Amino acid sequence: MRETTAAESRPYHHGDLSRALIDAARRLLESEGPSALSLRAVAREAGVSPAAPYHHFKDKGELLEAVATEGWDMLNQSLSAARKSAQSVKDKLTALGVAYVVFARENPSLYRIMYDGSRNKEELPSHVHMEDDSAYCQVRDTLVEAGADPSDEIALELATTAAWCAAHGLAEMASFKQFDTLKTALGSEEAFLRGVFEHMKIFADDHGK
Amino acid sequence: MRETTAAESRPYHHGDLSRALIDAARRLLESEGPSALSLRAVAREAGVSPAAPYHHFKDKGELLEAVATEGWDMLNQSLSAARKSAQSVKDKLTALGVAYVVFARENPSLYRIMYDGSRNKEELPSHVHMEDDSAYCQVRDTLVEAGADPSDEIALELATTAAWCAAHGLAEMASFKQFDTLKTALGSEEAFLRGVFEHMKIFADDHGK
DNA sequence: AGATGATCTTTACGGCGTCCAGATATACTT
DNA sequence: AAGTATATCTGGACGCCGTAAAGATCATCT
Repeated sequence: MRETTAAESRPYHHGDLSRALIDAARRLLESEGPSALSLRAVAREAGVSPAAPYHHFKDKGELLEAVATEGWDMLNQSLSAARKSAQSVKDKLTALGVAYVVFARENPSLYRIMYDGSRNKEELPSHVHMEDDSAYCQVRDTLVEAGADPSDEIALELATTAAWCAAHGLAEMASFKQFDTLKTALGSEEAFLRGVFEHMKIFADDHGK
Repeated sequence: MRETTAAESRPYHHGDLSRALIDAARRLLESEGPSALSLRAVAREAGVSPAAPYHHFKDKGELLEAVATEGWDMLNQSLSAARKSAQSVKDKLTALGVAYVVFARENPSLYRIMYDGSRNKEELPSHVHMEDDSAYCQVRDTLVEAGADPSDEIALELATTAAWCAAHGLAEMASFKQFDTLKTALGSEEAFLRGVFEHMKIFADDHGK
């Protein structure tokens, strides 16, 4: 039980196998897709035996969770950047939504792991919902900036949830080939995304009647 | 090559193994969840050898596709019923959305297979998008009934897509525990769903400013 | 009755997640 | 400096999995 030493962080044989395993997993994820992401393949990619990961992760799920956490961090950064670069206040929310979908489109395998990988399907990862500057909180804050009433907590939560659902739904749909004609008709994928977000008002609209 | 006989539909040994396999798969899906849905387990449940399914389905994916197809049919029926029972024209679209999410909540494993199971992740199943009375077409028709301009094809497609994304996003989120407090604050899960749909207009709203 | 061909079983292969028993190298104790 | 404990990695094993090939079985057609 040595807990007093200074150079605590550097492990023994490999250097930093946890890190290497996560990197190997992300490499495999990009090159071969989620279905090729077996624990054995990750170990192989990292150059260790199939059982080695078990000294750093309880099981495969825990490794995937670590990968997913990095994905959420990346997403938070993407949203943060989009938030800053948005021109008008009014456009900020849509910019956030577009950034969300673009992230999912550019990292489809990682995005899948972020929702699928955590073996606990009954709740979102805590850092999505709770921590400051989490993706969810950024959306909520942006809503307030855009004019939502921060004192009406329920309405604010509903609106944040609505934005989140819209972005997630679109993120999973946008890759389907069926929308290709629509994308070309509108000129670009981003135009398509913005168009969809604009039409989200359909649920509260009377369509000019 | 006997193709002339009348009693064509009834196979040889088992009676109707394809049917039995699909039923066994759906039984397993409900009782054990999607992760327990191995081809061997399905064969076991149906009382045949592990290789028997290969005379009726090319591989595991094709069996899952058959299961998914039944799911889409069920969903189409749910939407159709909701469409008829909606009170006002204005409420029809939201009723459709609620019915969609309720279906996904009541058949979570099946819903997952419907999107995950088909090994072609690049397009939706054809009967979702193309056939008459498919879920997608029902949404589009309802939009027209509610006042959308049917001559502006692009806007109509965008609105339909927006509705579909909203419902799918909410369907995947609604099961998360994080929203429990919101649901109880609003009195019921349906109130929560309607609340979220109402707030979808956020993307085109100035929030009273 | 005999041939045909679809259906099912048996057996087998490689890959998977995971556990366990050793080997090895590092850190702590004295 | 020596010795012990402990964290790390390897090799092998177990029972699953998806799938393929070869043989048995049985309804149908001639």
